[in-house]
Amino acid sequence: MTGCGVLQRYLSVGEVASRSGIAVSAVHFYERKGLISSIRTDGNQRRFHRGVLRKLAIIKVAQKTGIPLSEIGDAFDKLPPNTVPTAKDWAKLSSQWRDDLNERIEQLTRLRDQLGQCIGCGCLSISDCPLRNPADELAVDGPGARLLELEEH
Amino acid sequence: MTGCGVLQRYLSVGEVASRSGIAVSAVHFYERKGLISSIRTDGNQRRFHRGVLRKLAIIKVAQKTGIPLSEIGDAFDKLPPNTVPTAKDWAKLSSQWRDDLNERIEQLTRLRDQLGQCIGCGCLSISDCPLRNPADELAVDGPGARLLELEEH
DNA sequence: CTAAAACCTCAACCAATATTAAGGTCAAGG
DNA sequence: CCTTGACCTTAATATTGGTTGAGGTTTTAG
Repeated sequence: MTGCGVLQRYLSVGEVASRSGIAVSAVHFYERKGLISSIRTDGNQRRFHRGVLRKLAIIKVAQKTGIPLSEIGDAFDKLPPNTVPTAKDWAKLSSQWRDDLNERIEQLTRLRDQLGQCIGCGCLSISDCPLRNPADELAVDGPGARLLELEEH
Repeated sequence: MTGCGVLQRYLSVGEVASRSGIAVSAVHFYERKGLISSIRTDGNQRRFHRGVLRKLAIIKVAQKTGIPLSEIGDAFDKLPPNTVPTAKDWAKLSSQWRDDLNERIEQLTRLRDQLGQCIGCGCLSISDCPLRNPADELAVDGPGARLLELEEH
């Protein structure tokens, strides 16, 4: 076991990894990406403030919602520097991400409903199949709406 | 415009691309991955049966639900070979994928609800925060449940 | 004091999903 | 006929999110 200075105020990378359930290599990776930071001992080993655990927890949650690391990093960058994110900071992040999540859920739900309507009806080859122009975002990229083309002969 | 043989029975890669809204490079890519197939002209150019459009439409839909190409390929492999997927084939695929989609929607919904409960409550640092053991699947990988560790000092 | 465990850096690699470029061929219209 | 656009192949590049390995240093336990 690695002792970590007075009163366990700082954590080694191994401790961070085991407490967060995130691999050491991933912790290094997140640091390289600027999501977390550390100070160094005289021997050049990383020491993390305990607040890093909260950030890692937030990263995990955000990733589950499908948010890329770059966006998580952007959000962290807008937080007051050098401090543990507060409950208030968390509130801001989480409510933003909850909205993103909601949107994605709605998209997937629409898609699922359209799938449901199409199952067994053979409408994939019929001109008014909802899947011919699903979700949103297939959108405008040519003259006229972009449709999925499904007709036979 | 490239004429495509008698009665437009076959499509060139460019036609497939513009009708499906998928880049030529992606069509090539899908063919390399075995998701679609083509025959060749004397001059070694690809000619696609129109049924390829249906497959491409299915690929697009499946990708939206988050299904990787490899799985889409597996599903196609179980279809009767050398034919256009029928309505019945489609029914099978889509109902399977709808189930997957449902599961993912449920997971995301649980996560969203947990996020909602946590916003502004500061519970990220309180021991019974639902985010301390969210979704599912953080599951068993050590002795005792794996928790996100969020406590301060 | 010493040996093992933990740490360090840097570079290479993985997988998925493509896109882009280089260098060359084919086909259709004027 | 000849130019031009569409096509061909192969290889390199890109992005995201990491892991693995080599080669070397530090820390800690006994």
